[in-house]
Amino acid sequence: MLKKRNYHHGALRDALIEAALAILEEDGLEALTLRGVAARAKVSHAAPAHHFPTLKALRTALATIAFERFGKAMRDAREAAARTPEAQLRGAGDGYLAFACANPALFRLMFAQALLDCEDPAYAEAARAAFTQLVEISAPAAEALGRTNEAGRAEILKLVWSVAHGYANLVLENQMGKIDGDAAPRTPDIAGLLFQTVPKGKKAS
Amino acid sequence: MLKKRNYHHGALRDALIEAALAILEEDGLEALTLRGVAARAKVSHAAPAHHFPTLKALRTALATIAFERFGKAMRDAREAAARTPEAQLRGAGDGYLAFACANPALFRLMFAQALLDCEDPAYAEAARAAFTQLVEISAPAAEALGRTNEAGRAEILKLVWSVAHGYANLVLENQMGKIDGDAAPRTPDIAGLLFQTVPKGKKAS
DNA sequence: CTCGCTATCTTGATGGCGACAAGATCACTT
DNA sequence: AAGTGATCTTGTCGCCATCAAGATAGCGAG
Repeated sequence: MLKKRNYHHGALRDALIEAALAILEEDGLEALTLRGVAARAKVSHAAPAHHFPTLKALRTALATIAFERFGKAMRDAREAAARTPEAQLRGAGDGYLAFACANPALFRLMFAQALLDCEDPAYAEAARAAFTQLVEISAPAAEALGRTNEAGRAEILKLVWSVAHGYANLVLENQMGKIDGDAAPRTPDIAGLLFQTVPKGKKAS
Repeated sequence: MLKKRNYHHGALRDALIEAALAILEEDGLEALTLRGVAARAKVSHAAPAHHFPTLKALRTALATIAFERFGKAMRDAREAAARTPEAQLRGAGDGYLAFACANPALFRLMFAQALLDCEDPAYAEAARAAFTQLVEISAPAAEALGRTNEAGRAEILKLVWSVAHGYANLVLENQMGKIDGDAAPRTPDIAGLLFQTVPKGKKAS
């Protein structure tokens, strides 16, 4: 309906989500509280309860949104990349890191298993959809590398996901300054390494 | 000096650490509270304050212990492995994963930058020492792969660390069931990959 | 030996939090 | 126009971190 008339905010759920996203962005994951979200949305401290019965429920809703945005970012990155296995791999890796850097709190929340209701159907579906992106990206690469059986594809998928996830996490945890200094973060070039089976590879740097 | 006589516990700091480690192991990172630790050590709720002024200080002390144990685990894994770059790499990767699986809460805490006082000298030193293990392990591998300059070593280090850290995190976050099923976790064989593919096409740079 | 000093530990606040309960208000139906 | 159920408020409880003030004990100086 309209905006607000004391009681019956009209769109409180959306307002709470918006407030929560702002808090996550400004103050990080640990600063997210139901009361803080309520205050930011100018409602009483118990108002969120009807839309999000527990803090875990709010977090799960946010993580679901995060996975949806993440999946979309990965899809965009794929479409922007050339239609070769190597370019797709590289594009996805860059997209993975870019999303994590642009949304550190959301990224951490997505995988914070202990803080979420992982059984939530919407969350599970959003996570599954994002995971599917990774499968679709790594499968052609595995194929091109001669890993044509299921185990081979799984191994490449594990490798690609581990590199992207690990580097993103290490960057967010301020660990990569030990190696990169203050240079811009750049995912290790696993794509180049994998496809560097031809002589005279000049991929090392 | 002895055990306890109401006042003046005698070794409260150690007792608190021990209680905290038990809580971490039993109930995870989110369940760690100063009051809970105090209760477990049978002292009043404010007793820890003199040894750990804030919760962050307690966490930092625990993370320091974690890094020390982690560094030792990596050192042991290296010594148990053959003296070839490839075996050292594989041993370290397995050690990394094994520690994370055996001490999930401690592992998370080690890198939970927002929960720690990263400026703490003991913590910084323990983290540095563990990091040095990684450097020493990946450097010979980089050398053997023809990456003889600083940038090449850094790239291999980044890659190795990212794979180990990413896979460990994904396992702890219950994500790897999507690929591995309920099989035992096994770090992607980055060592095998590096030493198989690259020699095929000469040395890169 | 005893006095007092200081580190250590206790009790007792304060304010913020999640969660629950009961009541107030409003939108929508009929 | 009245009722009904969803939505929001106020009030409360227990747990938490942190701070303040007081009690106790180990220990050295006189």
